[in-house]
Amino acid sequence: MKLQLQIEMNEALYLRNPEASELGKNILKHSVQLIYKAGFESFTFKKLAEEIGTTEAGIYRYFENKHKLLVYLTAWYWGWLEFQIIFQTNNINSPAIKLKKVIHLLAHAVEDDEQTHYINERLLHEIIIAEGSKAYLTKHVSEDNKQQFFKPYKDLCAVVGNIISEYNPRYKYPKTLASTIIEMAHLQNFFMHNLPSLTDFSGAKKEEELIGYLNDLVFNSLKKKG
Amino acid sequence: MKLQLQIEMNEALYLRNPEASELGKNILKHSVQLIYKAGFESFTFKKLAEEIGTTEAGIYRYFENKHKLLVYLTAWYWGWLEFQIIFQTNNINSPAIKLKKVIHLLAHAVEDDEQTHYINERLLHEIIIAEGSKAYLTKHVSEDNKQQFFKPYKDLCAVVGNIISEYNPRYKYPKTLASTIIEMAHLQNFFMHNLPSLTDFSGAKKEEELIGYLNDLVFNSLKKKG
DNA sequence: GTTCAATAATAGTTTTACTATCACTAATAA
DNA sequence: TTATTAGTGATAGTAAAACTATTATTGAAC
Repeated sequence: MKLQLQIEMNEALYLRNPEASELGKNILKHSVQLIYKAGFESFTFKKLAEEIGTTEAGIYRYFENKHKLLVYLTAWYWGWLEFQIIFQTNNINSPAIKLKKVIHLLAHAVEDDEQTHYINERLLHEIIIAEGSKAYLTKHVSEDNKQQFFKPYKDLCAVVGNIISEYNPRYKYPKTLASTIIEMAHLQNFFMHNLPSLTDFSGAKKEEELIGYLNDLVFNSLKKKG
Repeated sequence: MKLQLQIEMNEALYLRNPEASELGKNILKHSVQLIYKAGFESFTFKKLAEEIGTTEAGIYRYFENKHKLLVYLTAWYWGWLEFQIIFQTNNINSPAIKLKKVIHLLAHAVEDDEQTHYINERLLHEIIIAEGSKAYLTKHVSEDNKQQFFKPYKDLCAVVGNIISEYNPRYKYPKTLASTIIEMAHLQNFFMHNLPSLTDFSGAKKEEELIGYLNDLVFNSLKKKG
């Protein structure tokens, strides 16, 4: 039996479903590669079209503009990550172990899981680290939010927040702490690779140190007092 | 006596010093207003020139491109904030009180301090919240970093990190915790105004709740054990 | 009064972002 | 079978953004 993971995407994110055709899958595959290589700013539909061997207008039939494509990719990533977390914490009773698992999944380098041949999860993870926040840091966040573009991100935060509340029901900031560790897992990863003097991680096992920091942060915050 | 706060800026950030001429000061003043109003993506040198009553080429004499201008503004902001922190924690002995002061300064809405008539600090603070991370989230971070573009940010993190180490010299992640609270003070502010379901702050005193969260995070992390 | 440097005004070019049109192909439905 | 239509390809175009080059003007320094 071969399972095919399908993440259901908000239809308002695209004009034509990219997962429903070869060209569409090529757009996803090569946009991940191109954004990873050149960064989102210098990424254009023209370059993407050349890479794929189609035309600019061809891309525009799938995505309204490159920002919508970025939002699509981030939404896909959060959906994928939520699945990983739910799958890997399933049947674990201890919320402490669950939280550690979550932190590990958030901070550890992702390997391409081959589940979806047209998306390279490892590259996508790198894209989220460097470009993910640009999906919501816009003047039109509120409208985008009304259209539910960020639902996968919010769902993921809710899942993590629930584990936090499970571990310590009296903790006052479960959702904020959830978004803090999600964002910091990514941002500190960016810092340690690009602006290392901002972090305390320098050894060969940077990643493990980052996981250590996040664990320290979370479990000290959730310690029951009195 | 009237003090004029002058923040010394990295000369590689501009082509001609904007603080040394009327046109330059106008560029700073109106770019803050325009980016605040329309967001960095739709901000252009042409619109800025029209606003000021000069020409596009006039702006290009001061700044190479709009990204450099953003980096300039963020560098200015971090320099200004570092000064505020050093000034306001001066003569305080208790590192705990210093830390609380720092968190308050980071998370509390900024008022235009009139020290520099050509920069509206309140608007600039809002710009940093929504656009600040775009200054370093690029493919050319490392080169920019070599040119010391992010020195004011790193200096600020160092100042905060030192207070953290002062409070608990055995804490293993002072720099990481410093950048965490700086980034989270801004990002959670963005979330609570634009994606409120990601946070636990909903009341009329959102800002105080955010300060409460950051205090909780920091002082639980720094609690001495054993 | 001439020289030099900063600035202003004008007019470009190139690239990005996006749209419109027409032609071809393959599947599908009447 | 024919007509429809969904997807793709190719071409061409526009508007704005991003940036550059040229010449004219001012104003201060020698």
